Amino acid sequence: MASKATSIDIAYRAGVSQSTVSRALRNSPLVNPETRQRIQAIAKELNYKVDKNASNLRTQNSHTLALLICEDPTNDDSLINPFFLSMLGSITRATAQQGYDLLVSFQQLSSDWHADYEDSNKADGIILLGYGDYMDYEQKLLKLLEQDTHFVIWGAEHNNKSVLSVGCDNHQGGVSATEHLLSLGVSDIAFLGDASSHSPEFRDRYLGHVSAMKAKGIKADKRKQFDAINTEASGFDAANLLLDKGLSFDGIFAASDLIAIGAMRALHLRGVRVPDDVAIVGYDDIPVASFANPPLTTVKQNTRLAGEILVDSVLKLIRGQAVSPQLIQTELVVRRSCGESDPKA
Amino acid sequence: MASKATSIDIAYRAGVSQSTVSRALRNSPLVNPETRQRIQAIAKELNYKVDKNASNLRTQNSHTLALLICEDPTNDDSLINPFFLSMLGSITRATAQQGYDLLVSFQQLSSDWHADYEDSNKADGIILLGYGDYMDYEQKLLKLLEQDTHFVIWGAEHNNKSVLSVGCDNHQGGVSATEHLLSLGVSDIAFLGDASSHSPEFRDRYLGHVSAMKAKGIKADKRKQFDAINTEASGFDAANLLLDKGLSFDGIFAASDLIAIGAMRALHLRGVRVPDDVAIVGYDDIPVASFANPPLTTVKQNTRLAGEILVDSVLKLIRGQAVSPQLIQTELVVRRSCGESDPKA
DNA sequence: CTGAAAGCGCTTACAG
DNA sequence: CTGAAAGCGCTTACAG
Repeated sequence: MASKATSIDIAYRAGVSQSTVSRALRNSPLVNPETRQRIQAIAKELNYKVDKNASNLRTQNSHTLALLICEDPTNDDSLINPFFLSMLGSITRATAQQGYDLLVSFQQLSSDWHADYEDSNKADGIILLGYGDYMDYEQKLLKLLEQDTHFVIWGAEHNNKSVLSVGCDNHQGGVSATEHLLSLGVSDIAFLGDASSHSPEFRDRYLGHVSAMKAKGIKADKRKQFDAINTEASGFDAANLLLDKGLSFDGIFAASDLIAIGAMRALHLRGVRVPDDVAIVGYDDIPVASFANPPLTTVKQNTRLAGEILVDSVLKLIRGQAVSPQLIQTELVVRRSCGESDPKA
Repeated sequence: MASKATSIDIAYRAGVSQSTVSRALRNSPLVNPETRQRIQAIAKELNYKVDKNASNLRTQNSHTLALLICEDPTNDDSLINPFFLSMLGSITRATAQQGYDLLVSFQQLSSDWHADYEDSNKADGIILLGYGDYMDYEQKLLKLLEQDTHFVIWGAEHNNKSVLSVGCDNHQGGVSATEHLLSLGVSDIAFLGDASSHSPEFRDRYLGHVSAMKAKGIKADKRKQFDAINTEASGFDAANLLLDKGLSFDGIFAASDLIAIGAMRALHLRGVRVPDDVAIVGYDDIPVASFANPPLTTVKQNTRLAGEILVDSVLKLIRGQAVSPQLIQTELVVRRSCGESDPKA
């Protein structure tokens, strides 16, 4: 293969110095317009592209962001959390819009921490997805902080104020899900999802649920909270456990859509009808939610906006601009899993 | 922030030359084991990471692959083809396993062709997903070929033998879907999906369908093929069109799961029961398929294997090893959308 | 407006 | 086994 053209080749053909070629190609005002045009024409003809390794080495930045997604190790390998997938899409788009490239990496909790992208100058900053569990990641985050790495983390606000987070308002989301159920006369509500500090996002949703109940003078029954991680299988198991306990309930608030869908499968198998016998609300509004049977009412996280804010935040960090944690509002998407609702309610 | 440590800093502390540091860090046998250990200890202490821009510039390769996903422009922005998402996951994994990084980019058909990753030395090779429509992409592919870019394309085998493709055997998939329906006594089958040369993958599935019918002495009825692109909405529309025509049918072979799910929604709304009145088979086995109601029988594309082969193929191309187009076998996943099947059938 | 020159941080032949 | 030196292909002060 013909070896790639360099700026020197172009300089030779254009009869100018290599410095001038570099300037012309970067649209420097320091170069004669005619010369610039001639150089750019030659560059195009030779299909010349600036060598990123060389220019990045010289300028000491990469115009590249890295996205690290931590997979829940209990997930089937082929089944990545659909919510993350949707985030990935929006982050990719937002990154491209800003003229940056995106390096993507899936990590297992157990595996080596690959976050040396920035140390090795392959990326100017990092976005972390799925690193919500402080207990497990605290150490790694502190290390990043220590190294002055530019990073943003998706999720709840971090105890350590130096960690920049962007996330949806999980408490508010929990409130609106529960208020919706309550408005339909459903008040004996089970919560499916881990409510411990290991899952700060789920926990905040639970807390929102509890406070919405409290606002109506109802005390949430702790026995009706069942741990579940973000998988269909886990939701299936949790619902079965709930059923086995023989506790009464006329509504379920699932901490995620996947949990809700698993729960609906369990209910269906046990002859419990949704929404006739039990109303159910999910969380995330993943694409599957609208295809569920019945279509799932859920708390939507605006992934498009989230991606934009995440990218915008790292970029600000990189440029040394002021940044603060962002909380994105959620939106209730009403479908049929809670029965016919009065639109005026 | 303390500026990053370089190999010179390490050399200084270790009392050796920078060349020796470089050798030690790359585990060159040319370096005294004790010296190596000392150097590596210092590197670790300083949290030193080799500057990729510098080493890539020097070695002229990036140890990075680029993945270009072409989105169907008709799709909702937030709703990326779930099959591609699943591929993305497996490609990411396979890439990491080979010690490469992955640059991901979503492109619109209309947008500028960003494929200069390799030209700019940001990537050593490119994987193309969603560039199946020859009519639209032919020119771009030829350009890549002309520039000696290392790339693999997902999909049907290309007319141009120089284009390396990896794909599932769509014809065989079509055959097995139809054979399954036939084995259940369903033989009046409608096909939902574009069967033109614009969708070579769908077309091959259709051709497989036709030949399976023919093998049983049945001529596929052309009037019962309805165009649809790979979206739920398009499947919904196609099924309605089919219903409107008033043609008889007791089975549907949908060219994708999304189409099948849209079709099932249309059938449900019109009071047609699945599988009682109509049996339906989809294609892809996307995660949603098992959550559909009823769970969808479908032709599974092995995305994990596909990702591995795709990555393996570009890597071979990069290394100058022999490569040839690969065809991956599909697998029928029987669920309930075709009714109870006799496992011995 | 242009050119000569330094230097980004590595890797690797070359000489010892 | 080790060091001095060249060079990967750029960008950008510096001098004109």
